[in-house]
Amino acid sequence: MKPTDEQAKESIDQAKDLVIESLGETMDLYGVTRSVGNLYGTMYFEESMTLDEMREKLKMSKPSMSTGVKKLQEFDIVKQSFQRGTRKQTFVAEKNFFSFFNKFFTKKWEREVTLNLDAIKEAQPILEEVINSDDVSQEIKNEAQSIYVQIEYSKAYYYWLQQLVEGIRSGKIFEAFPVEQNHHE
Amino acid sequence: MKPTDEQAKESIDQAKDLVIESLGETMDLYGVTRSVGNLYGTMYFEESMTLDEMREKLKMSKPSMSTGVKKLQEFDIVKQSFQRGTRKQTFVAEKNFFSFFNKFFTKKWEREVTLNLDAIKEAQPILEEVINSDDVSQEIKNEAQSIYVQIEYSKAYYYWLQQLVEGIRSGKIFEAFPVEQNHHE
DNA sequence: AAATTCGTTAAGAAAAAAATTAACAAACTT
DNA sequence: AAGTTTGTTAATTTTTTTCTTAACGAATTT
Repeated sequence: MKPTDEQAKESIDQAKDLVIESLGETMDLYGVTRSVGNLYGTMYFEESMTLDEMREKLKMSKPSMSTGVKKLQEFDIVKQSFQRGTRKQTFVAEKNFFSFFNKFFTKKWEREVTLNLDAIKEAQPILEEVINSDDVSQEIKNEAQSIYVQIEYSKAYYYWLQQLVEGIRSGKIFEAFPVEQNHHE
Repeated sequence: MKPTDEQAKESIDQAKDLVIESLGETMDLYGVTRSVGNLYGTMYFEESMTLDEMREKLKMSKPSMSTGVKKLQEFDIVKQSFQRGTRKQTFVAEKNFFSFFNKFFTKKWEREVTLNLDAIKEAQPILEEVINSDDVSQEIKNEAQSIYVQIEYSKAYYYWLQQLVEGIRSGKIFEAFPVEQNHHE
């Protein structure tokens, strides 16, 4: 290897680190720990990695890598790739950011929808009981009614969000917002 | 006030708390602290609130409310409402979840776009220098080239995300995904 | 079967985040 | 002007989270 190759390698690492760091900061924006974000960023530049390779690259303990990978698997942005020959497990990161967006946000949004619709479904009967009671003053009834209507109205948003999730999953969103291959600033 | 009114009030609070809690958990999903999420949920059911009213409701200190409100203001989902007569500041939460979605996510996504495009813009010249150098082995050059192409390709995603942000801001997204007023399960 | 490798769980330590009390500064009241 | 009220900042404490070391169990190799 040429003597300048070492320098070039360092430059490459430097370039990678810039991107890894911004990916880490991005994931931080969405509530993912910085070190888990950095792990994703690192994997973004590797075909596949074992836990030991991650530990090596990130200078962290193996259990940290194990839990970090697990988190990323929960988001569906890292998969275990079955590789024959070695006993070690290897993991592959989702490298297509459109897929990343799809998996990450639809999962969260779907959780939001069920979570809140369930809460509404539980809260409304309680309010109905107040509204329909004969022993409650009109003022209190009105208050209950007002809250009932407010949360009933909010359901439209959750249904919309569910539609959006489906539109992202199906690819319908790319009809409205096409991906431009050659973008000019 | 009727004797049963007290009971009714408790029921109303119970119903509210169910929704507040799910809103808090939702925001937790997106990296917002639980107590800040609960603050938003609480404000969601109030026309406007002063810091002291928040403190009262959430049984927390005033500085906590102050910083919590500040966080929510950063997300643009709480505004200070100028109310004459009182010296106290009053704050109003965004109650339309479509607006909430708009403000919360477009802000984050826009940050993601600039953050990563900036990193790419900084990383690519470093890689170019390696690629164009005469003193670097072909193998290393190829590696640099491969990374260059990978991050160049990823730009399409960020441009798309920017388009999505604009589509949400302009309301174009509601053409592709209309809001259904009367939704039937 | 004994020994090694690998991943995970458990327990403890370290670090980070969040909340509280105390102190302060600005604006207003008396 | 002296004294309140209000919101924020600073300092400290508390709590939570994250990371590491140690221990374990399963699978594999020798």
